[in-house]
Amino acid sequence: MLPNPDEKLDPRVKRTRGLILQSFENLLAEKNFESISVQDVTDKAQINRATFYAHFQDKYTLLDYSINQMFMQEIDKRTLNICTYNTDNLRNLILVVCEFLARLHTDCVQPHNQFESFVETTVKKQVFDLLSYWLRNSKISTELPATVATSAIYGLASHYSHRKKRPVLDRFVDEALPLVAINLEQFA
Amino acid sequence: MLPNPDEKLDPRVKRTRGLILQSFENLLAEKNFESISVQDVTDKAQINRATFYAHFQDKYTLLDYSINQMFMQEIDKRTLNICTYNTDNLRNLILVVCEFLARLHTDCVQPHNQFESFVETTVKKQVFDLLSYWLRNSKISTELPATVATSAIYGLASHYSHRKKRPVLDRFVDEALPLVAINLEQFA
DNA sequence: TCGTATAAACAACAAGCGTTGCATATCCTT
DNA sequence: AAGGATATGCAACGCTTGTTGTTTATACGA
Repeated sequence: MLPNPDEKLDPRVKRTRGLILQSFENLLAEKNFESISVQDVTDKAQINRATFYAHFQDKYTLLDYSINQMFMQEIDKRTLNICTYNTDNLRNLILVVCEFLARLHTDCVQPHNQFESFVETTVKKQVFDLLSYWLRNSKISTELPATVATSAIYGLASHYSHRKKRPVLDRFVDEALPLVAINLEQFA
Repeated sequence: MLPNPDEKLDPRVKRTRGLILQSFENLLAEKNFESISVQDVTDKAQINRATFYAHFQDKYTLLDYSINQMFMQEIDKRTLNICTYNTDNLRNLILVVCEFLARLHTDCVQPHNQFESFVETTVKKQVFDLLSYWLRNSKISTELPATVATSAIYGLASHYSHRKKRPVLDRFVDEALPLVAINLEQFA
């Protein structure tokens, strides 16, 4: 829906979207997503409320966009988007998702129902696309294995990020990896 | 939060909640969850809007409660809640979740973002609790396997229910089962 | 540099939300 | 059957939402 932010865009648009994003992410550190109103966002961004609606359908679309951006950055940072399937890459992927969710839980105030649900949908979409890309040359169908692996990765990462006392991440991923990898070994 | 509806309750409460539930479920067959307002629900239920808020925090809480009720019924119907872990029961569980989501997609108009997210959270909670119950006597930790299995089951069922042309359910479950069972075999 | 296109600001709108205080109806207990 | 307790009806509140029409400011091509 929203194009790559680096594209050539009217500088006014770029500025406004930047302000909205920044304002929103700052607000997430202060209060529940549920209790953030569009008014809050536009106040802090110092733009008019009507202008917000010229860029995003509602605050859920904004959350979606924001999460997508943040998660994609993490994927890019580890160049996971330009490789193929092997156990090491899978391990790194699990690690990224765990770290990402853990950071959300640390940085954002009370990630509650709606917030978590939206994050889940968004992140799983990206993980699934990535896995499908990794397995793109397989002779056999990757649909179900990729589906299961995606769900498992997210489920494990979510579980990890909700722990009161989180174990060392590397240790946790060692435990988690085989549970995910077992259905993908045929593609290694 | 809300107690068992069969409990001894003030008949007025029972009646009101029944009317709300029924009105809501009828509305879901007519329009998007997103576009159903509390007003809509109370109009059709013929109760006052303020009364609604005496029973549910908001329409999301109502959805949550409704889904919980419906799904629990399916579980009860197949007496999956009074058994232990084996492959047959697991197969039935997968089947129930697939059927349940497929029915939601058939009966409800346009199950969109918010709706789906809420269903996911609610159903996964119940599946996880059920699996944990099945594995309750295990010597080793069931946390991660149950987490992975729960996610996998839901992911597969969601995948199934989104297919344009759904394959025969039994056939699909045959394909899906081993992907879930493999991490639970140690408990059989 | 001028003119047009387009974004942003502003103001107002109907609608929904969640809450309140109070009156009325229904309940349960004794 | 009478009492107090509690659920519901009703009306109004301040607030947020998403939208619209108009004006002002900024960008960009000719």
